[in-house]
Amino acid sequence: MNGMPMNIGDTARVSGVTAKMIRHYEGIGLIPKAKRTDSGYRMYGAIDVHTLRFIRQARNLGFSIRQIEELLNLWRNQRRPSSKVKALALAHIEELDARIRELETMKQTLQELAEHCHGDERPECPILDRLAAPSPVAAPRAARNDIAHLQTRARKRDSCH
Amino acid sequence: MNGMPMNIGDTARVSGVTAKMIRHYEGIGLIPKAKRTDSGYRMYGAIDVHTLRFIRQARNLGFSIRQIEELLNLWRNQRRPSSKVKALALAHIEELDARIRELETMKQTLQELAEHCHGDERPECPILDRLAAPSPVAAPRAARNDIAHLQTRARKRDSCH
DNA sequence: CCTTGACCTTCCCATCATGGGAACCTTGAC
DNA sequence: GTCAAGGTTCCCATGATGGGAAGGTCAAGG
Repeated sequence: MNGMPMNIGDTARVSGVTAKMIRHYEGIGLIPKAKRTDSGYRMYGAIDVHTLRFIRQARNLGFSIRQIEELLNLWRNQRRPSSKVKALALAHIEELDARIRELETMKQTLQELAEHCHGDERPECPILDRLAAPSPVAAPRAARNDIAHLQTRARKRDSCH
Repeated sequence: MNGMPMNIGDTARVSGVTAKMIRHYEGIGLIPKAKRTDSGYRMYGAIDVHTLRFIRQARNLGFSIRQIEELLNLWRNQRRPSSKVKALALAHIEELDARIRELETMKQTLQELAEHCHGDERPECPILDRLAAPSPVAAPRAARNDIAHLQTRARKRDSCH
């Protein structure tokens, strides 16, 4: 915890963000371009580590990179109104909730089907019957709120060490 | 609903799977290569439509393409044991559940933070404080069950017409 | 017969966040 | 000097899907 700049590997270790992702975040402009040593190695200090931790924890709460960009701006802005942060959070809770409801519906349907399936050597199966059943056809959805980023989670997680 | 083969556009309309995705499914081998007219147009019959509907409904339940491949094989196999179908379904329910729990955790955390945020013009904000707080660093996770496909949903949905 | 518009074809690129790996350079310890 | 462990850039892959370009086909109407 001294003031000496670290290389990207150490920064990754202490921030919990992989070196790969640190370079990526720099590439997409989420974090400023790192200073370099004479030989081209990236150098990071305590502030950078702090920012990366912030990013990691926001990701862990399911925020997208775009949302994190806004959160970072608010974080760095001393004159931010906390209402803006809260609005972002509440909007994200809504997204999470929509996604949860969607998954719950799938789970519910599948559970009902599975309950009625004998699960033995016989071929009869209400699950397959349901999948094969005719059903109303998809209508083109125009406006749909994009929450694609809620997918990419379910990979890494924090843990003590 | 006669026996005449349809082109890909009509097939898309009656099956609820976009022409784009039908070609894609053919490309990755999920469905057999369609017969063609002399001029190269793909032709589809009732069986193909049935298969595509099956795929669409399995996708709507959150199954991945790989899982659907297995479901299709079981569906087509007259001597399948329903136990295999049920096992697939139960495994998928587990995945859904894991994902739901993960999202619930995020939502819960965010809700608690949001409750303590005044949400006014003042800059103080427990949400940002939490994101900026030091925390245990991610340890490299070796074995993690891949359920990445549970992400890509939340796009289209069926609806009556 | 020719035009027009609505279809079809293939091919490439983008999404979102992340990982893998190649080819090559740097650093520090022995 | 050598060697291992780092760093660098660049390209490719994931999963399911959409967008769009460039070009061929078809059916209806003039």
